[in-house]
Amino acid sequence: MHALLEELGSAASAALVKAFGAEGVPPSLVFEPSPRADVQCTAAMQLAKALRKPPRDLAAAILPSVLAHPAVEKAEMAGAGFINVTLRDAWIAEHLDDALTHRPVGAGQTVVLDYSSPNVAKPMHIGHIRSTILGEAMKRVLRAVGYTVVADNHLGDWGTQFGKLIVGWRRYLDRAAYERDPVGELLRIYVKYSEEEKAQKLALGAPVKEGDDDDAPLPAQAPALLLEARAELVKLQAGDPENVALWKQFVDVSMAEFDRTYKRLGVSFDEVLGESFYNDMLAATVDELLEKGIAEHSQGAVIVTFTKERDGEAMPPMLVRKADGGFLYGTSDIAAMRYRMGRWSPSRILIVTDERQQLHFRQLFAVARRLGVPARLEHVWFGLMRLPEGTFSTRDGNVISLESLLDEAEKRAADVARSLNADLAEAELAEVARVVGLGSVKYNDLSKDRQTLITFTWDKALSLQGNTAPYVQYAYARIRSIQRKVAELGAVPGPLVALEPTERALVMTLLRYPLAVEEVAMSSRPHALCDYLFELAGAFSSFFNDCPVKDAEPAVRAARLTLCDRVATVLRRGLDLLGIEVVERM
RNA sequence: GCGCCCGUAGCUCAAUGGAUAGAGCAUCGGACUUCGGAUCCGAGGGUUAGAGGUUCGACCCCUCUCGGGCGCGCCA
Repeated sequence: MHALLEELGSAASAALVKAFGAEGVPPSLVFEPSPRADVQCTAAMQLAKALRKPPRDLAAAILPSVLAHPAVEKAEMAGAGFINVTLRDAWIAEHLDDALTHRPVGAGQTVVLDYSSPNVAKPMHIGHIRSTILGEAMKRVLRAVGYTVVADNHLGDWGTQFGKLIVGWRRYLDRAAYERDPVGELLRIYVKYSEEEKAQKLALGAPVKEGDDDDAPLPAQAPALLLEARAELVKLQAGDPENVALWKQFVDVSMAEFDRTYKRLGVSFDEVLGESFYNDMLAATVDELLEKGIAEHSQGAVIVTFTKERDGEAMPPMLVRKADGGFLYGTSDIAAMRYRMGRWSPSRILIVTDERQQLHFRQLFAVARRLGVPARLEHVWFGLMRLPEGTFSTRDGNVISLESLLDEAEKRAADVARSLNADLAEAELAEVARVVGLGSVKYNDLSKDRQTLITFTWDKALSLQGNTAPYVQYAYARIRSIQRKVAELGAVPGPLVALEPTERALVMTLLRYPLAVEEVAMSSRPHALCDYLFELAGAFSSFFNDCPVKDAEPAVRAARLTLCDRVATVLRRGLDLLGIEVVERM
């Protein structure tokens, strides 16, 4: 399909050049699939002004070059200058396998993909799932189109929370609870610490603001607990053996739990380079920024300022070194960028985080431009997930754990599967529940534009009807069922023959698969692939309704078997790119 | 106060400069003595928050207003 679109585009361009001269004519005009026609071109209207010709005259000049293409059955002008192209059935049939081939648009290029990035000592909750699921889908899609992808889990394994955690550990630890559920106990002592600190603040008469802001400038009367936490943090940063050992333990038990979750989700990374990995590069990073005149001293700290003239937009300053000499996450992000450029020379760096960090990354990327970083830098941000009653707060403990979400999803999928298919044995039913439940949770996140703000409700997150993973998985299972039945008759796939309307529509939908994948790779919007797969599954369901396979005459049956095979392959591969599995029966 | 993002059918969402704004859910009505009904076909439902502007053409780009979310130097 790509090749055809390009051939039509350059032929059309040549025709315009021949008729009206080369001035203002791009080397290839855009042809694309359209609901109105197999392929449509709107270039005549776009070029009318530049060529100072009526758009319909341009379209008329283009038409013969389109008609001359052997794939084209019919091409006609419509409306203001649209060109609608109908393709020959024979061409469509011959190019069926194009649906299975991606253009290697990323070949020879590397992408660093930073996603998931949970914070150590906190369990993953449903707010973490989007970064993880989106990132994993992007990894798979980028690889499918030829990129070398470095999947990097930029773990939140450093920062002021460790001072608090160490204080909490010393004061509140329940050793037995820790043995049973290390991360759960770490969360408990962190919450406990926060409550105590808050109580002390109130006792001092200090205002207590909402949110994670208690590292703001110390009030004159700081809570004793906070002073203690800061002291522990300083010791940790100075390499105090005891605190370092504790910190390392926190990281290890957290990572063990993250790994269990990742395994369950089918997510994997090439690197786990947390913030702490960059610690010993921070001083040099700031020095370099100062030397190059990018950063400057201000009120004892080191900051980078941004102006509209130099950076394209005015932004608040970015702090890279505190007055006390400490560094911030922005510093380590700059260091991480330098490290990634040096180690992998990527052409793109994608960072998947929630929307709250937009300003931070615009600042970071502005710094990168001043440093001369040549890669395309993309903040792949997504809308915050929230509960109907408001945002999550780990500290307040009003979270729904990722594990409980997945458990509930499997349970609901099992209930449905049991009621609809009594033939499934317990073991197979459990597998169906796992695949369908997990798929529905992932698809729920992936199928919406990532910038959409999601208000979590169980029924929405775990819906099994409509535009959901099970709908697509069900289409796949039905094809497999047909294939099993027809195989018993000894029938084998054969060449496509005359196409019924729903068959033709199905093939045309199949041919768009590589375009959909490429779009996701370039725009970092996986929901486009969900939309495509939903459409393909729908096109198959219509075909299934209209066109019998098993009872068709042999040549037709063979052709339809081929169609079934290609649809099953695309559904399975497409879902796999989203990190979603299929089952043979459900 | 300044900035970013969002606002599309009753609800959840598509459409990222192309024609008459599309799906799912819900509602109503059909299909099939089922190659798997987790299906298919159809109907109703829209001033794309509002007002201006740019364009041959605007949900999409620009300006303003309203509403919601988020952020804004010593947390991450």
